[in-house]
Amino acid sequence: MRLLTPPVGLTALADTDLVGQVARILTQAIIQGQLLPGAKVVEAAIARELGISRAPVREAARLLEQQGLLIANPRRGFFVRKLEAIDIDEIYDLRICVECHAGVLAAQNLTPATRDALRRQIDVLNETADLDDPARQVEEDYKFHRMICEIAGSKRLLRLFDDLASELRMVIGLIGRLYDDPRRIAETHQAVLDAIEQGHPDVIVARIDYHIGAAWREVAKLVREIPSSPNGANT
Amino acid sequence: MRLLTPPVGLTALADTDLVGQVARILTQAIIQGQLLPGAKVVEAAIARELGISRAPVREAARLLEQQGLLIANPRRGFFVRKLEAIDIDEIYDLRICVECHAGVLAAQNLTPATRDALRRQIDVLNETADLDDPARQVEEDYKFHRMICEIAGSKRLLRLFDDLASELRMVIGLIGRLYDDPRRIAETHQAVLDAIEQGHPDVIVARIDYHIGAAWREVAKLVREIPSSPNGANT
DNA sequence: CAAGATTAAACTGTCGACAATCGACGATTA
DNA sequence: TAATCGTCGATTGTCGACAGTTTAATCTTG
Repeated sequence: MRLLTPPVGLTALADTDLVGQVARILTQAIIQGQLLPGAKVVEAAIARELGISRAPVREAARLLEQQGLLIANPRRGFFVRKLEAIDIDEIYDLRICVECHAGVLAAQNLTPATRDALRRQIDVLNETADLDDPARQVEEDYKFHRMICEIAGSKRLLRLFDDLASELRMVIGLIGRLYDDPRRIAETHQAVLDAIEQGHPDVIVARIDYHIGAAWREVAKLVREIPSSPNGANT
Repeated sequence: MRLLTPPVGLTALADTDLVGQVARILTQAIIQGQLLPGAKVVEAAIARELGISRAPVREAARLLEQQGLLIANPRRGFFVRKLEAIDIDEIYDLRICVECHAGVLAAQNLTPATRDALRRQIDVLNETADLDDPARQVEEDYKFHRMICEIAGSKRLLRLFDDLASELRMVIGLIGRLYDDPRRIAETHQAVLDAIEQGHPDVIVARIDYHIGAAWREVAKLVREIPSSPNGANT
């Protein structure tokens, strides 16, 4: 083993992974609303803008397709997925199913270190609740939920969460404002953490179910106010 | 609306999807054991064999990568995923979580038609139980579980099931023989269907949990007998 | 003879090119 | 006038090629 090229603190920047980079860039563009739902993703345009050829762009698009952010329309190109009300319902329904399970697993695996990490994240949530910064609030909320899935210890479960979260952020970003009172969100988070620390599966499931269910109802209400047209339409 | 150009009976024919075809072929090759876990997937070789260029092969490989059947090793190519014991555990754990939920949803959506379809599938399972054809048995078992997810009515849930099933079939095919007595499998299937028809969520969850859990323990035992080396290794 | 250095072959990542196809717009016709 | 048909530009699907890297095979050397 060579000690040169120290592996320590290696800021993962495999600059050799063009496809991954493009995928990340496209994902960000979609989540942040630069690529609106229904918009056509012109390969040549993306490639030109990034100063690369179309091949890596196409491969990245395939990744996002499998991930549900894009839909491939043969001979017509890739389009940014349009989320209908039914999609929101599906995503939240699965989220509840998966995150409840993650909560139970996390309780089993909980260590002092991971417990403290969760507590700290709740503190952060409480602090950001006073900031009137919806984007930040959503971000920290997302982190808390993700931590639970991380602690659960299943790679597949975590990836599933990430996929669902990506899809959700499309609409959350679109809604723009927060979907509930920041303080109340923080409170239900605390309830979830308490349940995990106590370790009773039924209570954990009930709390997470309630917490996510509340968000579901809010988002569903807001989304239904926005009209929607079938997928694959132009611009 | 015009009555001319009747849209009736038009059989859509979008077989122009080369990438999708390649993805299916590769998936089959992996499931059927022509591509063994750990094997290197040489783009040029696949392309030559299929009489096409490398571009569609690469895009198909990206799909399978996101799906978990292949892993991409930058600058070194794609390899068939090697499933460790921990992977089996993760998959079955998620399966239980997801399929229990699917069962509850299916019970809510159950119609006479879908109920009969499930019953017929159980009949098929009973028939194939006497045939001593493990591959067929696994296939019909898979169909039964998939039907429940279909009836549940969530596209994402169904896709998740398909992804997990693809991964599992890699090992099932590898094990070769069936992991339990066909008759007993058929019996627990009947128990699951009964519960769904009755509609009590708790009972449904308990039965599905038990049914899949039994398979889990069997497969886990068999898999742990097979040694395994880390991913990305040669051949 | 074994371990390291060197060279050759094979493979990946990326690119530019070309034919096939799609969508839009305008011409044609009843 | 309204619907259909044909044309044209834009875009996708696929290909072959080339540079850089990895893998293997061969050679060197203590």
